[in-house]
Amino acid sequence: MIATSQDVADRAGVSRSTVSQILNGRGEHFAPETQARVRRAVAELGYEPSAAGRALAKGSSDIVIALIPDTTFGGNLQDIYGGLTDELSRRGLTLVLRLSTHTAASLDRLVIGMKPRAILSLTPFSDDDRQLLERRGVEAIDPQSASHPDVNAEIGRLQARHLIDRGYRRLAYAHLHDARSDTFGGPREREFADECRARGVDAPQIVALGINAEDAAVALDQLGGPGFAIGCYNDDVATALLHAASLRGWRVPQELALIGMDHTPLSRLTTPPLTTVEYDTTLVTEATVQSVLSRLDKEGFSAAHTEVRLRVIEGGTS
Amino acid sequence: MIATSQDVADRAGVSRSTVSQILNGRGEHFAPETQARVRRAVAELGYEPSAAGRALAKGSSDIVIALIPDTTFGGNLQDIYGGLTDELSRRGLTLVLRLSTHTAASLDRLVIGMKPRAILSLTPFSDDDRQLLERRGVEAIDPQSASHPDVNAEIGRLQARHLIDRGYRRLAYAHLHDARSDTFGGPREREFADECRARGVDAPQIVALGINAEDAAVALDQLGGPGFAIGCYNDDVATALLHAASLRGWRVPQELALIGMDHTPLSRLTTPPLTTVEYDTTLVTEATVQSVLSRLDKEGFSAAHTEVRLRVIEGGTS
DNA sequence: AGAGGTCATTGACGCGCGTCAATAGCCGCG
DNA sequence: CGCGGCTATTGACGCGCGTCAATGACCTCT
Repeated sequence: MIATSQDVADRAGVSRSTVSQILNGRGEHFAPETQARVRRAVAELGYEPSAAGRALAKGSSDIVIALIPDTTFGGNLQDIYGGLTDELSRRGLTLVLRLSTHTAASLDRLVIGMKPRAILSLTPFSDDDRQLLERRGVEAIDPQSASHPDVNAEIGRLQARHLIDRGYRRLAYAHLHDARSDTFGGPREREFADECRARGVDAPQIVALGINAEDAAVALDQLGGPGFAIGCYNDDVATALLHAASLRGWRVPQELALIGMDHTPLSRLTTPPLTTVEYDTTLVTEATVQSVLSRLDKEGFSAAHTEVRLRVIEGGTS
Repeated sequence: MIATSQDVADRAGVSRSTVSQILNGRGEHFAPETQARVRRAVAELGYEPSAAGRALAKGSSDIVIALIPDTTFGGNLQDIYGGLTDELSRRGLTLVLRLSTHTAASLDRLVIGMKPRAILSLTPFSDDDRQLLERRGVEAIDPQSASHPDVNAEIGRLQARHLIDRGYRRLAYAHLHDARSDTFGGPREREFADECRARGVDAPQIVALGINAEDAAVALDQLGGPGFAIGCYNDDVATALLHAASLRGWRVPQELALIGMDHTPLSRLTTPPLTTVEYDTTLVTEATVQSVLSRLDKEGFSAAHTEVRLRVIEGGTS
């Protein structure tokens, strides 16, 4: 019912070992005609090696696990992982997504069980996790260890730069209140603040809110009055603040400027549409693929240092 | 470095076979003290069986793959899969997410490679896929085969019922334009229309739009003028239509009524806030877990017929 | 005391595959 | 004719585990 390498061998009239070697790169030692016969048999039988068998023999599978943070997974993130799935599959790796479960124990179970080739996370691993993964012999790939620069840092920096260039001097940064969803808040805020410092602007005030009218109102209260320009964790945060400002009668952008992040479709439908930051997901995908491959193939991939291209989308909120 | 069942056996002073049986339910035949020794050794070594070995020996792994449709994956869907991950892991199954890749071939590769115990989809499998999966001996679980009723049918019905109860008589249904994202559009529209028929209301007009101002404007044009009540595929669609209506000066809900779906945080921040439909994701999770277990454990789980609870959230658009 | 019977435990096998060391065939050179 | 040196191919082993027939120990009943 389901073809094994033995079936392929029989059909091609060679030994199973021959099949295995030809399919695993050791093919150069074999007569061209033999290779052809084997490949033909593979095609005819629709043979696909069993991951279990491979994993057992090699000690690790061809599976790459991406840990999905508890952030809203949609839009851009989904595009990135979609691209990653395709690209890695083109290289014989199977990308699989796993919603992160917060407990180190279950991470351990997952890793031991599936023996993934690598484990991918968009947020830095804790020291515990990193240690755990190393002990299990799994490549742990996170933004810090990746060869490409951290996108999130760039985002915070760009938001601040834009606002300052526009002439705003009283800045603030707005996190998502729920720390689990504010996955990238740390680095973004840090670089946002750093850019302020570099440009001689007062350190930003920091607020945090959930995506609802009450939280947004409270956040505005904390600022103490109009006159701020706020870098927002994402477009949803910006939308909430925009809503609250509108209820309060603050004029946007004159009395409250906002810059979001993500360029979601809905960010075009607010009044006024949001000023926000867009990024090219294909580049992030590429960069991540590079990171993964360079860590797996010992031969040190060229790590083409793909740059992540960010772009400010001018809206009416800045 | 990484404990195997042999290590456990050595430490407990028994044979590997004993360990294997005790850990796999055949434990009743063993002396209580032996069981205790084995379990202690397992704990001390942090032993976790290798999925590869298991899969090889048993012919299928403990992995359940959920195919993620190309819809926006966030909010509710994410909650559902998060719950599913936890619940299944409690039952010894590892849920893993896979962005759907549209090509039957790659599905095949995935299935042959990982030998999943079951494969889960929120959208019905095509006949080809179903046939493929059956041939590979994988349980294919989709809404049609699930033991619980189809949520999407209920959603369409509820939207129509709400609008009709409110006195609206000229109804329309608004799909997402991109068929890939309009994953559940089919059943929802069907039941929406069916409810109209049952209530003696004219069949709804059908439109489709992307989440942007232009598409929404075109959709309004297609309706031919104000006076409609629209059941929307989701809150984003409703938001787009609300935006377009507002630009056009149509009064909501007097001249255009809307009911969305999902009860997203952003749906509370439109002006007026959307009337929408909320559902209890924990119930969906439960129902799905039941479906999965009843298909895997031959012993026909009681299939507790958990009902999916939907609730209309009154906003200002109906 | 021996036959029969339980209960606790083990040994051996195979799942599908990757990896060498080992073999067989061949040619050229001395 | 024999030997070394190729190249093409194969055999045997082990990865970690589940399964089941088989073993051994012990007890009861005749």
